[in-house]
Parts: sequence; structure tokens; C-alpha cells
Amino acid sequence: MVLIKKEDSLSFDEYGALKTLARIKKKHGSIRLSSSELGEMLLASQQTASRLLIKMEERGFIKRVLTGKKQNITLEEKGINALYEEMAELSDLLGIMENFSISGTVSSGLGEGRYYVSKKPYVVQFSEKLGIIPYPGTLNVKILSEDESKLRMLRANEGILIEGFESDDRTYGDVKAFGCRIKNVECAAIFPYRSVYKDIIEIISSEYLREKLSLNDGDLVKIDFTIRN
Amino acid sequence: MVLIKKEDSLSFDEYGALKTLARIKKKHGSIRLSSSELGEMLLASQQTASRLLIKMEERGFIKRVLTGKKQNITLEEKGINALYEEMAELSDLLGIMENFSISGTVSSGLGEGRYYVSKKPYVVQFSEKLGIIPYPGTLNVKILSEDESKLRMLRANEGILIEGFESDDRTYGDVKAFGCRIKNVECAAIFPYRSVYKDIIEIISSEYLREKLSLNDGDLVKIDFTIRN
DNA sequence: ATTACTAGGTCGCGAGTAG
DNA sequence: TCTACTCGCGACCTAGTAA
Repeated sequence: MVLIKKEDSLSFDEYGALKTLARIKKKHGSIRLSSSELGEMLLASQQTASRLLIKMEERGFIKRVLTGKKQNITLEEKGINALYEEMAELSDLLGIMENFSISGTVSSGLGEGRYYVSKKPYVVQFSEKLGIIPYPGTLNVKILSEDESKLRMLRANEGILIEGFESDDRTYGDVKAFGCRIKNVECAAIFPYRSVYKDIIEIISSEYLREKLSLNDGDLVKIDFTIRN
Repeated sequence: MVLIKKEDSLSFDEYGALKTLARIKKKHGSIRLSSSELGEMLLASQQTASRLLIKMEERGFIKRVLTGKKQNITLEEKGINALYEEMAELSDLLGIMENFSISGTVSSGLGEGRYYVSKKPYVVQFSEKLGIIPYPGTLNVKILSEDESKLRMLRANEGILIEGFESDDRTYGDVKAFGCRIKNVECAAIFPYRSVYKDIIEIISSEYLREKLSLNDGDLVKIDFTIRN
């Protein structure tokens, strides 16, 4: 049986192994073990652990460096994400973290945001799906390091899909949006669907937030999210 | 392979099925389906779904009532708990919810709490493991319904074990404690290890909290937790 | 020591089917 | 229709072992 096998999702074995590796990383900072050690932790044989590691590396969840005696293992983005996705699913299912906030400091610098608020196909969808006619500019918030895991979990949620499109010169990708509030002003956090993790959140709003909320670079802001799937 | 098979823990299949059932319950309020419907959702056969349901009922995760055409399924405490435990594990692993708070109203009424703060073997451990020499009385807080899922998740964490003991007249069970703060006063939430879920938290503290914080029945209090395993 | 291949055995899934 | 049994086959685990 292949239960709930969404493409690219983890098998049970992989999930268990990934959790074990994450636990080691949390405790020791890095992961260095032999296949028999892993096998022992998983209550499985050395061979099974070895096979698992190979499969997980093939599938891009981890990276390995064999150093004769042990293996140095690093969790790849995809592997970490898989855990956050599981977490997001459970959180949704159990109704935990329906409300939470992420804090960071206002920063300047242009991400992809300028496209989102200027290209019409995006703007139309923001209006329809979020009720936001974006002010032509995004507010960039650099997330406090202690809130980064919350950001990762947020991004692991489904969110509201803003579809990408093609134009003459280039392709504009899908975007994932989450409604949020800063000091009770409605806004939305937007993330490119396919992009590596960054510690920056780009916020769009119908208002010019910097002016409306008197924000300057370096100011601390709290972004309040309400997740409802 | 039987990966990470703590006694009584879920198999992958059971975990997946439980999540699916929980999702249905969240959406429809109750669970009513046939084994083939469940099989379809799990991308497995009717037979497998049937076997799973039987096994899960045997193991006490769910209860079933067969009504000819479909089955009415309810999630048992043990099943719900299993999901919260998984959530707690992931949350710990990923460093989410290291800090959170649960709110409720001050209520009177005596739970088991009076034993915890009066029986010496408990008191000794509170002192050693928590640094709290408990005031002889507990503060009972009735949790707001919207925070109940947080309470369940809290209880699914390991916590600090306060061991039970035997006395002449009866047995005093193990207790699970979590350090917390109310308005920056250090205290601890304590739960009998083996007990059904209640929406009451019993708080112990070195101080007489009602006086120290001028609390009366019905007052709203916020309990701040910091989880570190 | 390691990793990881091959071979063989076991476990569990799903087809068929009874009630 | 349902549930749930039997049973054959395939998947996957471990033992043995090479490198």
C-alpha cells in the first residue's frame, strides 16, 4: 500500500529517518553517523538505513559526504520543507496556530515584489482573491531570527494561489499569498511559489504602509496572521 | 521494518488514516464513510481500509458503529492524542511554539491539586525539579475554548515528570509539570499523567497567586509557557 | 571500520468472494 | 450494496559478504 502518496512526498520510512536526522541536528548542530548507528535509532538494520539514506539522497532530501568511517549528512531544503509541511498539515488539522504573529524589521531593497504590484495579471488577482488593490510598492520586512521557523511553517501552508503568466519578455511565476495585518491594517504577505527560503517577507497592501504607519527602515513590526484552510 | 515503533505508537498507515479521519471530522463535524471511500482517500484498496479500521479500533484509536451501508466513526481520546503527540514532536524538532500562551479564567473548585501541594513526596520533587516550594493550594484556570487545542498540544509534550508514590491509604500517580509564568510570576502547570482531558489547568507556585496578583474568580489570566525539551 | 550489493525469506497488500 | 475473510504475489527487510 502506498498511503497518501502525493508525488514527491515522503514515505513513512523517510519521514521517520528525516525526523531522526533533524533531532540529531538540533542536538549537535551537525549530523555525522554511520548507517548502523542510524539503523539502531530507527530500530532497523544497517542495510535498511543505508538503503534509506541512498534513496533520500536520490530524492533530494539530504546530501551525504562519505568520509570512510562515517557519513556527514546535511538536510536539504526539500527535506526540511517536508517536515514543515507535515507540521503545517497537523497544525491545520488540530486547529493550533490559527493565529500567530511574526516579527521583523522594516528594510529596503527590492525583491520580486515590484513585479507583483505593477503587472496587471497579478494585480487583478490580488483584487479578486484578497480584496487588495496594491499600492505600487512592497514593504520588506526582515524577520527576526527567532521567528524564522514560524516563517518556514507559514510558507508550508497552502495559502492563496496567485497564478503566474507569460509576457513578451519573460515568465512570471505563481505566487503564494497569506492575508495578514500590521497594526490592524489589512495586508498580505506574498512569496514566489518556487524560490529558496529567504528571511524577508514582502508585504502588499492597499495603503502605503510606510506612510500610513510611519514606518522607517529598522523599525520593528509585528505581522499578524490568521490561517484558515 | 518497523521504524520508530514505540509501543502503542501509530503505524504509518494508521497515522495517515487518522489524519484523514480527523480532516473529515474537522470539515463535517462527524465521520461517516464506507471502507471503500476511505480506501480511495488513502489511495489504497477497500480491503486495506477495512483492515486498518479494524486494527485501529482494536488498538483503541477509534470507535466504529456499522450501520449496514456505512460506518459511523468517532475518534477516541487515544487517537486524538496520537496526533497531538506527533504535532508536539514536530514542533519541538522545528523549534516552533517554543513560546506560547494559553488564556483562561480563574475558577474555584478542587481537583487533584490539593494532594500535589500537600503530600511530601510531591512537594520534594517540585522543589528539586522546578524550584517551586508550593503554596498549599492550586490556582485553577478554566481554559478558553479557543485555546483548548493549545492545551492538548502542551499536554502532549514530555514535560517534567513528577513521580507518584504509595501511601498507607492510596496510590498517588505520576504527574507531568510544565514551567510557566503568569504576569512574570514563576509557576508550573501540573497534570495527572493518566487522566482524561479536562479544560482546567491547575497551577502551583511558591506564591499565593490569588493574593499576589489580585485574582478573583472569573478574572482572565494569560499563562506563558516556554517549552524546551 | 565502513558502505552497499545480492539472495532469500517474510510480511502485508489487494483480488476474489462469502455473508 | 456493504464488511471482512482467505490466499497468492509482490515488495521490502535482513543476512551474508565484497570492496
